[in-house]
Amino acid sequence: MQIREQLENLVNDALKNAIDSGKLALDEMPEAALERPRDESNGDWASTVALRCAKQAKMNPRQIAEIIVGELPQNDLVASTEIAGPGFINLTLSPAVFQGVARIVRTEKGDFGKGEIPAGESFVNLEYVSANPTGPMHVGHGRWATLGDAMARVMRHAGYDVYEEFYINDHGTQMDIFGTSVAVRYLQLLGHDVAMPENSYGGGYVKDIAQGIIDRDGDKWAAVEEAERMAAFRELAYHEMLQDMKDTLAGFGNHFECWFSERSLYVVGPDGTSPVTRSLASMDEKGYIYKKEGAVWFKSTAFGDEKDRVCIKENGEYTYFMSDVAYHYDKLERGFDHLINIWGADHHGYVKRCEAMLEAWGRPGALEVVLGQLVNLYRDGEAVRMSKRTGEMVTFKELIEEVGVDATRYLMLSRSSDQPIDFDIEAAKKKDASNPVYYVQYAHARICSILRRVAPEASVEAVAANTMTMDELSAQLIPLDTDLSRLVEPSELALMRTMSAFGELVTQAARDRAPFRLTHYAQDLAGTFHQFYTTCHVIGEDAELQAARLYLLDASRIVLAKSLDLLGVSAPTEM
RNA sequence: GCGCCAGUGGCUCAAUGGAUAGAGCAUCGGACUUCUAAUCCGACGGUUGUGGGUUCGAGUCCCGCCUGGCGCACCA
Repeated sequence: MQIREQLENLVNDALKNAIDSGKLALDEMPEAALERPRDESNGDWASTVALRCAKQAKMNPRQIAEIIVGELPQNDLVASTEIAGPGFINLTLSPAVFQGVARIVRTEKGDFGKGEIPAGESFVNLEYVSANPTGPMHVGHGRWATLGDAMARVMRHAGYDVYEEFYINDHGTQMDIFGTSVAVRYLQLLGHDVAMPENSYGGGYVKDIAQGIIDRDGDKWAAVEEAERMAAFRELAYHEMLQDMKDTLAGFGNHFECWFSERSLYVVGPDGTSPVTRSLASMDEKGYIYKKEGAVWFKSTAFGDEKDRVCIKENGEYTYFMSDVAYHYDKLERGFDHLINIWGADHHGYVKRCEAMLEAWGRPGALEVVLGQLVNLYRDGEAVRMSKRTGEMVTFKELIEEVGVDATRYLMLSRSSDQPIDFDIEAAKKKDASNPVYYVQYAHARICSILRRVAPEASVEAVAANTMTMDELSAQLIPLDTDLSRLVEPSELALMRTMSAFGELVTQAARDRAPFRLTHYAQDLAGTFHQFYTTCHVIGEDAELQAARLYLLDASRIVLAKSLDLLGVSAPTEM
């Protein structure tokens, strides 16, 4: 049982005793109202129950607190209690409780802090990045790549079954424009006098693709019909861009269960239907589809949208929105309980109509859109323009190459997604105290360094050669049943106290879709460790103390590594 | 005009409605013959944009205003 639950039971028992004995006049049992005080001097846990029920009981909250404390049953959790401020009940736990946490960490290892999600909420489709395959990923996409990946990791640890998906917009006019752009560049490179059309893609990569075609095929495409050339180049360029994105994302550590093609929504199956026709028919059945001015409309205003939306244009073409209708319908058909989309804040105007379609199908709330604010790129304080036209933009791939995966991820995750990020390339490259990712990684490396000191040489070499993991090394060095009763120093207790908060933090970060909280936690834990490191020596202490501290070190290592892992950041064993 | 997001020390950010609003950077002052100084300790720094409201209690919730970002297509 979690510490919180055990404490809740204690407080509840005390309340019950107080009410039964008539010392407290309350109509109903209040909540135990436990929380972790921000300030350590206010104990390990605190209850605000006395403050909350003062009015109903018509008593001074401090008096109520005294009654509750007096009724607390005997237990071996709480070492001392204190009534503070207006009526807080502060509980300080016994060192044994925290020593127990360290023991759990080393027993559960990477599973420490795992949560369980109630059935029916568990199967989640998480769609993110979904960059158009008409150009390389830019830095903004990188934020979604980082956020989505971390969210998936955190949610999985919290007990969700997360299915990561990338939606490929490979259908529609943008693809044709892309094909045309490549075709024009191709002809220009061959010396033809053709101008780029108005809305074309002018980035340098388009020319690179065209040059690639020349290198392979020479001028053979100059002779074929324009439409055929466009179509051929479109497919070629599309696959090149898609592959580029797949490579970039794989190199960044992302993994998608599914790369979903928009085109597949239009493929008619043996039963004569497609996701497009099925989704439209399903809305029609419910009466939310109508015709007006030659177009087919979805009555999204029925669900609070500001205007109805066109599904099929007057000219018979499907809108992009229609694809999304079909896409979300398809997700439901695939059996997901819950759909999460990560979008840039510039798409927020699109949210309502998508929520509306889910409501039309009788699944209100099934779609959750996480809107993230955008990334502003700087170099030494100077804004870096990101324009596809001028070709001046920094692609995400270039950013990773210059800054590195770990620093990029950490910085992208270091603030709430509804906060814009000013990403300074030069600042991100700094390998000093101003870059928190190294602070955390350094704590991990320091621990590993101590463990190596007490390990047999053969094992140290095996770890260096990657034939042995740190977990295996520590299992060899530190017995699970080590006596931990010597761990009572403030910095030792602080370390274990911080570890004890991990599970709840993961649950909350998952619930709030806020993996950035893990960066704060990791920094907090690393800081607590660095403090311990300067206060407490490990090697050379008497045998029992050294053994207990090695145990504590290893538990810290495990939780640090897990925190970094949930962020997708590596935990180096030396730096 | 309407809508969404934000506004917290010089800078970057925290704070399930809880206590004296916390960290880091920067600045200044200390700590390496001892397990990695990419570290630690200390000092300086605040009317949480603004005016009301809700309550035992507001940075947090509600309303107005100010400032900034983004969006308001039969584009994708």
